[in-house]
Amino acid sequence: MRNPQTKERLLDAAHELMLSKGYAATSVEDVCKAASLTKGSFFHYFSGKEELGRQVADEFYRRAQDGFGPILTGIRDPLERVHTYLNVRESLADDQAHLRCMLGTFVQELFTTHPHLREVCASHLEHHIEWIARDLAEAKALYAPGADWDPRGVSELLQSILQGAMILSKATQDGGAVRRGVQHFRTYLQALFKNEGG
Amino acid sequence: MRNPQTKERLLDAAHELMLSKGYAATSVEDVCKAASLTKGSFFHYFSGKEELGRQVADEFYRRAQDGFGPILTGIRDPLERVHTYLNVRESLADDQAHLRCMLGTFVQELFTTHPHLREVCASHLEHHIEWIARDLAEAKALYAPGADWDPRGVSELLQSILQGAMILSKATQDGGAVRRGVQHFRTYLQALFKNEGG
DNA sequence: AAGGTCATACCGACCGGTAGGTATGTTGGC
DNA sequence: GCCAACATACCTACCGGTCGGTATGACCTT
Repeated sequence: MRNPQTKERLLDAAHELMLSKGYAATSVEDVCKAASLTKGSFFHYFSGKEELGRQVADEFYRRAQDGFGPILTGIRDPLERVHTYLNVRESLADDQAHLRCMLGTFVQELFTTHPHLREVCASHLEHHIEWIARDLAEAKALYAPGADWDPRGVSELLQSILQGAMILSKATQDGGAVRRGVQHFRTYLQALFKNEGG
Repeated sequence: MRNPQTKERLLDAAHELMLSKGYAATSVEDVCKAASLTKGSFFHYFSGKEELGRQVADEFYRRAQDGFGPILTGIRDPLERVHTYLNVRESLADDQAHLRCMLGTFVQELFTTHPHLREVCASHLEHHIEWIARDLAEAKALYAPGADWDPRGVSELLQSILQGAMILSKATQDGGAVRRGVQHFRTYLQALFKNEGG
């Protein structure tokens, strides 16, 4: 490769554009222009726009995991890991760019027209839910073994809240909904761990 | 008007198509074809695609209110109204068409590219949140006057859950997330009304 | 009541722009 | 000299929107 960063520049540009404008509204020429390249170069690295979308979704998920992973792995207590995750999500609510989820956006926009992309995003979302669910399961085994709630269901609820709150945040153009959503979830968690009955 | 239903046929077709495919992926020719009309006719009734989008959003909200309103107005107890709302949302989770919200979809897809549509949808969402918030406020005054939670915040949480769960439902192509989300919210509500401290 | 007039409802060909994608280079390193 | 890494020009399809036209019914006139 003459320039090993070329493809990454394209991916970066696409990542940013698609996160803010969505998939359909982002043209490959926009991407090329933002990366200071031309279409010839683009189609050298990507077979087409859909392929780009797939890699952008993958990249988004990779970055998310790379962002959260290191912060949480150092923490011994599973419940504290969950709360740290919540704190991070809450603090990220100040940043416009972090009020958007590529996976949710793609699913919303493309679940009918691009079934393959839907599947990719669904798989990443599921992985993320499972990931938090493991900590919740551990925490439950430790602190509320008798309770009758399902860790995976609670993790799913958290993602629902986050996804929905990001939509509301897009609508009102401030991150308040996300912060309040996280706060409510914290309260709910407290209740789940307080009384064994769930 | 020679045929008083012409415009409604266009609106109906657009409503259905945009709910399933989104705004960008729905062309006005698609709409015309679905309504068995031609573009000439379309542009006789609508100044353009964005205008159509606005009216579709309005229509969606109107239908939603027309759907929920009559069911709830007959109920005296405010907390029972909220629970009935939850029951309806839960039962609607079986129907594919009701697992989608035009407002959330539009906001997600168009908040950058079509600020005006974003504003319209944001306003409708806000109205809906306010609407449930009033019942929650009444219920709180009745059953948990000392609690320190904010009815509007709880109503917002509910919409976050619903919006987010609809995204997850689109991803997994079944309504389970919505049902489970509603169930969790019910449990949370119970906690909010049980102990005064919130 | 017959005939003329006019606005409204609707049609369908067409236009300009843009999108995704291709074909054909050109350049530079191993 | 060959192949990867880019650039340029172009093709085709489609999309939003326009425009000239037609048909139909209401209303007016005599």
